[in-house]
Amino acid sequence: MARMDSNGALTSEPVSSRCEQRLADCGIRPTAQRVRIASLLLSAPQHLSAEQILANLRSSGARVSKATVYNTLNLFASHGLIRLLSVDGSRAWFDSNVDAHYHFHDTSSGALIDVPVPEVEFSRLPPAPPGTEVAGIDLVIRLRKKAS
Amino acid sequence: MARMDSNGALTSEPVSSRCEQRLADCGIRPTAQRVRIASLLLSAPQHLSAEQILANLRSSGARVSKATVYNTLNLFASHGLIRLLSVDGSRAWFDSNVDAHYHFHDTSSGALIDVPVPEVEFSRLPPAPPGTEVAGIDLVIRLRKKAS
DNA sequence: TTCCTTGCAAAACTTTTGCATTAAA
DNA sequence: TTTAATGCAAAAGTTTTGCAAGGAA
Repeated sequence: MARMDSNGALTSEPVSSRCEQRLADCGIRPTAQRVRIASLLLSAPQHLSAEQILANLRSSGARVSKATVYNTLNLFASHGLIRLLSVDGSRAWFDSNVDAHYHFHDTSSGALIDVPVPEVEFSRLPPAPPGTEVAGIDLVIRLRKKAS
Repeated sequence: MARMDSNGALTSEPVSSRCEQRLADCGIRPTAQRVRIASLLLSAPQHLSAEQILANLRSSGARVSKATVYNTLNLFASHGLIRLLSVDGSRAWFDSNVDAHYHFHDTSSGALIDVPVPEVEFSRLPPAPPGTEVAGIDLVIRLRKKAS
């Protein structure tokens, strides 16, 4: 089961309609650009930069502007569809996995690797300061090439 | 015991000479600008942005350029005198505390608060991937205003 | 003299914004 | 038709760089 979507790309129906559904569930109007960005990013657990997403969409023939990519990613992040990571200062990374998890960051290659929750256990955490509560825990285990 | 330093500012000798010593220990030539930046940043455990450091130095009468502030902060960081933090994507924060510790990040005020090592205990951590070793652990506990 | 550091301005980069145009309901 | 989304270019903000001038050894 396949058909032409509104941009002329051959798409398998389940993927894009699953994305449209997720957008609709968030009250986000599923425009062509948004569905394409969602289909790309949400197809697997991954970390992409805005520039990577823009390049990928354009190389597959889509007509998208940089502003729309940024607007869309911020929109998705504010609705909890994706997660914005600040792991190095250079740029933002958008994580399609919004379930709780942590990261390895290889400082020599720049690679980001997921660390599932069960692989980390906290036996002690400090209480949140008065008037605040914990909104989330960002754990980045920085890696370097082994010396030995 | 006080004297005029090379920029005409009244400085207590122990502070600047302690900084000069720390720079010398790292093989960093203790120029006037570097000593001023070190004196400001290393006087207490704190988190400052490049712009804050530039503004502070200039308001106290120092002649420093933005480029020198950035060059100096990167130099200090590469020698382990300070630590560069990527906590929100907006800008870099320079932490004068290079001992192992973690952070609270209040997402409403932007405040950054130190969390001492003993307040966090890991009962389980994943092994570093083959060929790599752990260079450090960045833990940021994100805070929001308490709802109740 | 020789090498390193600084200041200034410009460049490089990432991200946001204003506004006219286009698409969606 | 009415509202919202898009594209483009320009703006904004942070950080880096090139190069001439200044300072230390």
